[in-house]
Order: sequence, then structure tokens, then C-alpha cells
Amino acid sequence: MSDVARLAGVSMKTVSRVFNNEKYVSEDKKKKILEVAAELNFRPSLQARGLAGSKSYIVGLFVDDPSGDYISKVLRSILNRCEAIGCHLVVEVFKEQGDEAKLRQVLNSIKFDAVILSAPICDDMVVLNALRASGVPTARIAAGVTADDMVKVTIDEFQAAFEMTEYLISMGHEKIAFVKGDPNHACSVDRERGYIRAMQTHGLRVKHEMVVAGMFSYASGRAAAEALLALEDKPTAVFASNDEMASGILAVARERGMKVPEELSIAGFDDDAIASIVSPALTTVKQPVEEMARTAFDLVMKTEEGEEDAVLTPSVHSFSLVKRDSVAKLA
Amino acid sequence: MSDVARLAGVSMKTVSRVFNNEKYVSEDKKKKILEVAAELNFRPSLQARGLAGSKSYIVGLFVDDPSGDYISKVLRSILNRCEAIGCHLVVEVFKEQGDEAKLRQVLNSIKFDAVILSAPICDDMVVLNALRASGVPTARIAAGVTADDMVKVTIDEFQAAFEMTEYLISMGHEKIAFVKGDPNHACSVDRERGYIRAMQTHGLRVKHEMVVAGMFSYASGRAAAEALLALEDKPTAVFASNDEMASGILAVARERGMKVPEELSIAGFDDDAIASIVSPALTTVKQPVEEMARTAFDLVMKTEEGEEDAVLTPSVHSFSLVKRDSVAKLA
DNA sequence: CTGAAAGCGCTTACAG
DNA sequence: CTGAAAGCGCTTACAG
Repeated sequence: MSDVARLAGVSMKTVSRVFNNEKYVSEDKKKKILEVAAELNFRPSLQARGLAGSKSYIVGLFVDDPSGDYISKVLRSILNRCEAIGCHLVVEVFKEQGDEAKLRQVLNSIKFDAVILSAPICDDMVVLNALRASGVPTARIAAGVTADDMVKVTIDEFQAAFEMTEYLISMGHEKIAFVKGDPNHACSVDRERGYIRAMQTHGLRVKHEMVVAGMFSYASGRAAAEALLALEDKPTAVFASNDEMASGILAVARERGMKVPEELSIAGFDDDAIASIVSPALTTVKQPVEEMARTAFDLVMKTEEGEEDAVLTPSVHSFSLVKRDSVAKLA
Repeated sequence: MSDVARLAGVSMKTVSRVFNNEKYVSEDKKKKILEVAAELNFRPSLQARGLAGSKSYIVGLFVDDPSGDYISKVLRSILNRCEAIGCHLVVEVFKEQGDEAKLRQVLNSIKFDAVILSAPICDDMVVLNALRASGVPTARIAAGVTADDMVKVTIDEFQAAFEMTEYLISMGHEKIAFVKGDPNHACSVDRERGYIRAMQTHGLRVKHEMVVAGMFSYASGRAAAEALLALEDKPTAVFASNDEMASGILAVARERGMKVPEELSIAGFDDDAIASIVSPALTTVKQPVEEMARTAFDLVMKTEEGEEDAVLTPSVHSFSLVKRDSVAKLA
């Protein structure tokens, strides 16, 4: 930077001004500086500005598991925004609930401009408290527990599950099974509640053997299907808390020679890539994941700029029921 | 750090030694320093050490597209290694071929300890040259073009495609179609060559209408299937360059009422998660993606430590044919 | 609109 | 085995 300043005949401070888009730099000096900088291929050092200034140009994305279609969408969306505003993404994995050691390690060594949390760690109190203590603006995608001081972006999980269940009921189903999601995810509870409420609303009994555990994985979907299809009184429809599990259920049903949706209707949640790849394609709830991630990013960056008011009201996005071929009217 | 030094009654340099695992620190001072540091919750600042020292504790992962099962595996594997050695991952997206502007922006501002490249940018000469010029140790996963000064981790794509094609031939197929991958990926060419060579080796003619374009996407697999199944003289088997495309072909075949594998055998490549989810499950080539990513990471970190010799010999990993249900003997 | 000085929190290169 | 000094490349807080 000192080279640029010297060759442009200005002080370092003025060069700094140009690269930080500050006002009060005369057009000619600005032009000259940009010219010299381009020639020298100069870019302000990330490490140096992070150390010297209040901004670090680094955003953190804390995830539980970096795999899967959902997190891929989040990642893509956030990476897009990072590029747009010229900052960089550091991804950190937090597997165990409240891994304090790693948390302190990361939060004490890296200066973040903002941190974005995905489920389930967006509801981990240890993580939230540590973040709060560190003062880093934080956004939570699909969070459950409240934290008024952090950006929150969600859909109405309860309502979505409620509507999907109602849809199944409207198709004539009464024996509707439900496969729960990973209990560590807040959405799991909301989706289950939505299912139960819809059943009750329509005067249908929720039999406990019709509500089985799941972990959002394909394998757990298969296991749930095994349990459900071994029942004396089998369900005519299964609503799984996500598409991966729904795919597992679909696979097991077919292996047993059942026709889907004729003999068993299956509904999922998320509208993962897989939902339109399996056959029959899954009827599911589509949530605008990329839009939510983008919103989380943009809002948390505004927090940083001090517009705390509207930013901290939860941003609730709309979902939609995608009716494909895995659900049919009960014969 | 100066607080830690003061409270432990040593100089900052000694504290620094402890946190960098340098030798020559007496056990008692080391113990004292660690105690004080734990109490103060001290961690060396990433930004400060990056600026002051030769190491930055930052590894870059440059990708074309952060989505998909393949890159998820790479990401997970690398994140694991980062955690193990205490460094951090910055993900950067390079979409357009040789996006020099972004390249210079990133390479000039961030000091990386190493950069890991995935396909197709691991074969982008502009990227390679820029990396070389910047002197950052670089690893390439599934690279095609040679670059003797960079770590390279691959499988024998040619041989894998050759063997899969031979397998199809051994199952009695002669009319074997091939769906190419994205031509920007080096592996696409190798896989096609493997297919062609196997056909020739067994005295089978490669009809040009039996070799169709693809882009590694589900949609392109569907398009390829449309073309192939519209042929007068239809193939009895299709070998797709990856599982996503194979899934697209499978879907189209089924929609047309064809039985897979009875009327059409389908083989894929990669052993993506999707390969065992669709039904019938796909016969495919399994490559050890996570192991490859881990190796790339470990080798490039060794480069950094100066062991240039063995490190720069390409690390060729073994693939395996996974025979599932999408391929059958020709009736 | 511009700049000189200090300092961010570490590591380096030395010296002992 | 240990430490004092300088410096990494920027931004901050001022002053003009």
C-alpha cells in the first residue's frame, strides 16, 4: 500500500480511503490511485485490515454437517452474497452439542464481521451465549428458540406441517403416519405439532404407533418404514419430516411390492433435489432456502451497520405445497 | 497475549513459543502459561499471526459450484482435516473460466497456507498460473492437465470407464450408449476414452449416435435419454458419466414404461448418495472422494513443510465397480 | 479534502 | 532455554 501511495503521490491514508469507499477523495487522486493499484496489482491485505480495523471482511458459517442438499443451498446462497459485497466465508463445523472448546477456540481467535448459524446449532444455548458474549452480529436460519438480539429467518414450520397434513386428509386419508425429524432440530417439534393439530382439528385420532422417530436421514426413513409397515393396522399415508426420509420410506414400500401412491401415499418436506428425482416424485413442502439464507446474510450485515430495529424482527418466509405424484386419493 | 505474558511472568515471545509448539520452553513455564491462557480464555488472533508470520492458518478451497454430493464430501473431509490441525477453511467460488479479476482479488488479499482445487478449475491454466505466481502450495483433486509443481490426487478415470464398459459387455450388451460429462471437466474426456477403448478392444463399433453430450446434471441426463430412446436402433445399456445423469436416464426410461434393468441397463459413475436411493439402485464406479480430499490436504500441507519429493508424485487412488440392480444380463 | 503518527496482536530475526 | 526490538500492512483517531 505504501508503494501505491508513493507512486500516486498521496498518503497511505488516502489510498485506504479509496479502497474503503470513503467519501472526500478528489476524483483525480482517486483515479490516479486506482490506476497505480491496478498496475501494481494491489489489494488490501485481509489479515492486515482485520487486525487494524473494526471490520474483518470475514463471515462465519457454523454448521453441524456440511453435507446434504439443504446446506449446499445455504452455502451457495451465502457465497454469492459474500462475493457481491467483497467478503470471505469461513466454514466451521460444530458437531457435538455445545462444543465449548472449539467454540472458544474459534470465537477468540477469529474476528468475524458476522456469523450465520444453521440448524441445529442455531438453537444451542452454549453457542448462542458465546456468540452474544463475543458481540458478533449473528443470524440464525430456521431457528426455534428465541433470541431477540439475533437475526432470525424462518418459515412457519407448524403451519406448513399442518397444511400438508390437511392436504393428506383432504385426499381421503385418515390413517396418516408421521415420521419425526432429528429431535435436536427445533423444526422437528414444530412439524410434529402441525401434524398433530391438523389431525385433531379434523377429528382424527393420533395413534402413538403412527408417530415414529427419525433422524432426517435416508436410513432412518427406511427404519421408520419398516416399523410402520409391520403394523397390524397400516397407514394409508405417511408424512415424513423431510424428503430424505420420505425417499427411504418410498424405497422400502416398493421393495415390499407396494404401489406408491396407490397403496401408500408419501409426503415429504423441504423439496430437496431428491424429491423430484425419485419416482414417483415426492409431494412435499417447498421452503425457499436460498432466499432465506440470502436474507439472513443481508439482515445480519445491516445489524453490523447499526440498523437494529427492523432487522431483529424475525423474517418469516412463505412455504408452498408442491403436489407431485407420491400422494393419491384414498381408493 | 501481553496479559498472558505478564501474568505468567514471561515475555510474549515465550507465550508465542507455547502456542506454536516450539521446543525449548521449560515445562514449568509452559504449564504456567497454559494455565493463565486458559483462565483468560486467550487464543492467538488469526488475523495477527497471519499478518506477522509466515503461516496464515487459512486454507482455501476453490470450487466451481459448492453444491452436490461430490463437493459435499470434499468439503466435509477437508473441514475434518482443518479442525485436526487447527486451521480454517475459506471457500471461494470461481464460476467463469479464468475469472482473472476475482482470482487476483482473492490471491492478492488473502494469505493462504495452501489452496485446494476441485474440478473443473483444477485444470484452468489461468488459475494454475496465478497460483504458481503467488507461490501458494496447491493441491488438485481429480485434475487432468499436468502441473508437476502441484499436488495431484486422482483415480484412473480411463481405466474405471474401461472396466465398467467391459462389465456391460460381459453382461452380453453390445449396443452400449455413452453419455459424456461436462466437457470442461478433464475426467469427461478420460471416461469417454475408456468407454471407446473398451468397445474397440472387444470388437464393438462405437456408433456416433450412441455417444451423446451431457453436463453431469440430472436434466442433461434426461435430455440424453430422450435422444437415445428416440433412436431407431436403441441401446440395450447406457453408461452415464455420473450418477446424476444416470438417474435422469432412469427416470425417463421408466416414464416411457421401460423396465430397468430388464429392457435397459444403466450404469453410472461416482457412487453418489443418489445411486443407492433411486430404484433400481445404480451400478456405478465408486471413487474414494473423501480419502482423496484428505490426501490432497495432507500432501499439500507437507509441501508447505518442504518435503517436495514424494509429495509431488500424483497420488492415484483405487476405484471399484459397485454392482447393484440397474444392470442385468442381456436377455 | 488530506496526512502524520500510533497502534492492532502477533512473529521474526537476533542476541544472549 | 529466554527475551527485547522491530515490523507485518493496514486502520484509527486526530489535526489541519
